[in-house]
Amino acid sequence: MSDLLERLRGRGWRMTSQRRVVAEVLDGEHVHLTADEVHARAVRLLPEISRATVYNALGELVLLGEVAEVSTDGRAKRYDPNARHPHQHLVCSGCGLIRDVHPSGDPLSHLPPGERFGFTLSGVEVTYRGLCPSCV
Amino acid sequence: MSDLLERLRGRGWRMTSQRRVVAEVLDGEHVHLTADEVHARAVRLLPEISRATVYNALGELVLLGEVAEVSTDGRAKRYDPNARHPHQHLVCSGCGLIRDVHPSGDPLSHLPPGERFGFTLSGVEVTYRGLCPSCV
DNA sequence: TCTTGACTTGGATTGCGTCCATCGTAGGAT
DNA sequence: ATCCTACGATGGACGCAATCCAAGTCAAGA
Repeated sequence: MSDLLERLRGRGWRMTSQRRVVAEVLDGEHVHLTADEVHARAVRLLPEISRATVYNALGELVLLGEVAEVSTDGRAKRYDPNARHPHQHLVCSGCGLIRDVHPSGDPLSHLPPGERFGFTLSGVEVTYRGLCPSCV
Repeated sequence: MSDLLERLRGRGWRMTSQRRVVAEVLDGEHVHLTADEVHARAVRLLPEISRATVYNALGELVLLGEVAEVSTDGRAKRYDPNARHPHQHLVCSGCGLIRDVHPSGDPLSHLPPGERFGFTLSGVEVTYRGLCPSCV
C-alpha cells in the first residue's frame, strides 16, 4: 500500500470509513476500474457502502488529482489511480484491454503555435488504438 | 455542398429521404454536433424523422468512414463530418468549444517500440485541453 | 462529551443510447 | 409503368451510467 491515505489526510480530506475503503480499493490496483467495479470491491470491505458514495468519493479524488478519469470506449468511465505519474493509454479494439504507456517527447509540444487559436493549453490526452497480442 | 451524397450513392448506400437529410445536415457543417442536435436540424427539413433513424444513419456514416465520433466530455458523443481529413481536437475546458487541429508529425510514431506491448497499432486520438480566448 | 457542518444513504430521476415488432418504401425485376 | 421484397424507418419501451435529493449519520474540533 502506498501513502495515498496519508496524503489525503494531510490535505484535510475528511476521512470516513467509506472514503477509506474507496481509497484502499484504488491504491493497490494497477488496473482501470469502472465505478461499479470499484463499488463491488468496496462492498467486500464495507458491505453497506452505497453507489452514490462511491461516485462522490471518486469525483473528489479526481478533483484532488489523485485519480484520473479515463473514457476510452464511450461506455462507463474508468478510474486510473496512477494519476500522479503522467502517462497515456493504449487500448485494444478487440477486448478493451487498457495499458499505460509513455510516448517519447511532450505531446503538448507537437501542436504548432499556428494551431493553438489563442488557447492557453493545460494538458493533452492521447489514446492509441490497436489489437493486443491475444486479439491478433 | 460537397459530394458526400454522391460518394454514398456510389458506395451502394440505399438512399432514403431520412438518410439524405442526415447527410445534408452534416455536409454543410464545420461544427461538432451531438446526435440530438443533428436530429433537431434534420426535423426542420423532414419533420417526421425519428431519433432512432438519426442514430442508425450516424452509426452507418461512422462505419463508412465519412463521419468521426468524438467524445471529449464524457457526455453525448459528437459527430465530426471532417473524417476524411485526419486531424485532432482542441477543446476548451470552460465552454466546451471544439476546434480541429493538425499536430506536427505522426502521433503514432511517438510511441516507442518498447511501449507497444505487442499491439498492432491502428490509430491514435489526441485531445488537447485548455482555455479559449473568450474563457480567458 | 458535545456540537455542527460535512458525509452517507437509497430511491427517484435524468441523459444518452439501443432494441424491437411493425409499417413503409427504394430500387431492381418484369 | 408496375410489382416485389428485402432493407430501412418508426416510436415507445428498455437499459445503463450517473446524478439528485431529503433525511439520517458521524468525524473531528472545541
